[in-house]
Amino acid sequence: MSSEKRTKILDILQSGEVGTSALVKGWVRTKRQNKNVAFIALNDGSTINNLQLVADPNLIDEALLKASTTGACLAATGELVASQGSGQNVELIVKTLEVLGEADPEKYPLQPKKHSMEFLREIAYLRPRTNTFGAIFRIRHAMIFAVHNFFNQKGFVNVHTPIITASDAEGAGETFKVTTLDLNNVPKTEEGAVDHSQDFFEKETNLTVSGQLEGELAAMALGQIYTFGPTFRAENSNTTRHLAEFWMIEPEMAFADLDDDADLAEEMLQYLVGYALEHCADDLQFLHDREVEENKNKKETERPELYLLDRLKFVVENDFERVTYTEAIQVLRNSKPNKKKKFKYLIDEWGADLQSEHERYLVEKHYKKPVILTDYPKDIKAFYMRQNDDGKTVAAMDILFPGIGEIVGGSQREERLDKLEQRMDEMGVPKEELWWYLDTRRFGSAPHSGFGLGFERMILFVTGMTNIRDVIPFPRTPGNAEF
RNA sequence: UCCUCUUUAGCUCAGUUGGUUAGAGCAUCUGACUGUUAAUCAGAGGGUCGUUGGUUCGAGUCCAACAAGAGGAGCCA
Repeated sequence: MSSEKRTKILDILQSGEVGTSALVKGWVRTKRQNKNVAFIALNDGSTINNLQLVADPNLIDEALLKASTTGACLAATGELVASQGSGQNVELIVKTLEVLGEADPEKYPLQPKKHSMEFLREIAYLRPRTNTFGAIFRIRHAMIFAVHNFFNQKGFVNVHTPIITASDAEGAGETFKVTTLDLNNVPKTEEGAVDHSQDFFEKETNLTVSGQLEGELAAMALGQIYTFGPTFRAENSNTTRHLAEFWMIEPEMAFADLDDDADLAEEMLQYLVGYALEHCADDLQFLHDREVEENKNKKETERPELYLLDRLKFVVENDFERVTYTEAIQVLRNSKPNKKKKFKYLIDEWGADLQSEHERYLVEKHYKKPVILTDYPKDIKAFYMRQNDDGKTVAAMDILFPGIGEIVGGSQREERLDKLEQRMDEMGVPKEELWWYLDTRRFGSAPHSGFGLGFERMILFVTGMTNIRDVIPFPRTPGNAEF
């Protein structure tokens, strides 16, 4: 092998430069061959597009060409030339070929054909090699980068909140326990309870379900902060929008009310989508075309009103609809499906929690755009949300997206100690465990707001995928922790 | 966790009212072809019909349990 440095296929295709020699390395997508010429579509992950290798079977060792099957890894040198064929501008005339890693075609699971998402999920360790997942994971990266970019530009400080926590009082869901105790011989106290004083942290600990409370502490010093980290929920939920391990973005702003909070969330979502449109054009185009193709055989009524790229542009170009819970209840109560009793849960009284079907109706049928729902009844929201003057509602906001539902959940936080303690008492939240949280209301308390964005739900929207297990490399769900 | 559906070749699926040797397309292999684009054409190989039990002269087909997967619901991000 020469000491030449490899060139990424992205750079070759972008520059379009011909007449130079190059070394490329990548994985074979397809090979077509006859007596006089062999074509190998090579992909190295730098772009969704392949580089076409053109090899003369009379010049290149037959065994090497034979081993260049779908999935095999190759290194090839040669000259870049303008393509004679019509599918690409540049191609590589192969001078030397090296098979870095063979892939037995009888056993390699990926074939040059469409595979179902379910099948690819079973071989999650290989699916990044497909066009679809390559595109998804490049977009996922771009979105991670864009999140940091967005907050950095605005002067937010990134805070790493703990992954192992001792507070179990947030009520955000079932937790995974963290322990070094021997589960086959658990030490017990005299009362027969598990003796966590002998555990690693000498107290009961679990994986974080939210970085919000710690994020609030940081905001009370640094002003504007955000977290972006893994989050764990041991809920036995089996849906297309839940994972046991997922990534969450949680900004927190001092001196900000609910309107500021909604402004930030809307600006951020539009920035992220805009960033994808600008920087992931090839990958988005592929996913867009894929969606169009998939819907070709469907009835007109079952097809989406807008396809992926149009949905993304729509979100960037249009303001979100801001509606209070009370207004939404009015809309739902007077809606056709409610009057005709098509809803499984009919909307009758003010105070009812909104079900998926109601959120979908508001977003997909009534407003036909992202909706920011604000000022929910206090009884269906968390203890830390700021109580409104009406005594009935809290300064909460949920952002609902078409096809996904709740993508953002946030609120202005209750900064008044007496109100917060009163609410904790009412809802049975143990004040002793959260003494440090309450201290921020004792020492220099300030109005502040924040929200949580489910990163994978965002990726769902940006890629147009429909199952959250397909936008994270190795999904963790009940009964599944493979790879 | 609840409801509904699915499980037949490597993949995607068909398989009639229960009745000889279970089919197709793609993939794979072999051959043909002077530049292909998921190439094309011809041929070949490939199956414990998810598992266990039952009904029956006879089960891929009917029944039950279990398992895996999908969709919806709840919970939420």
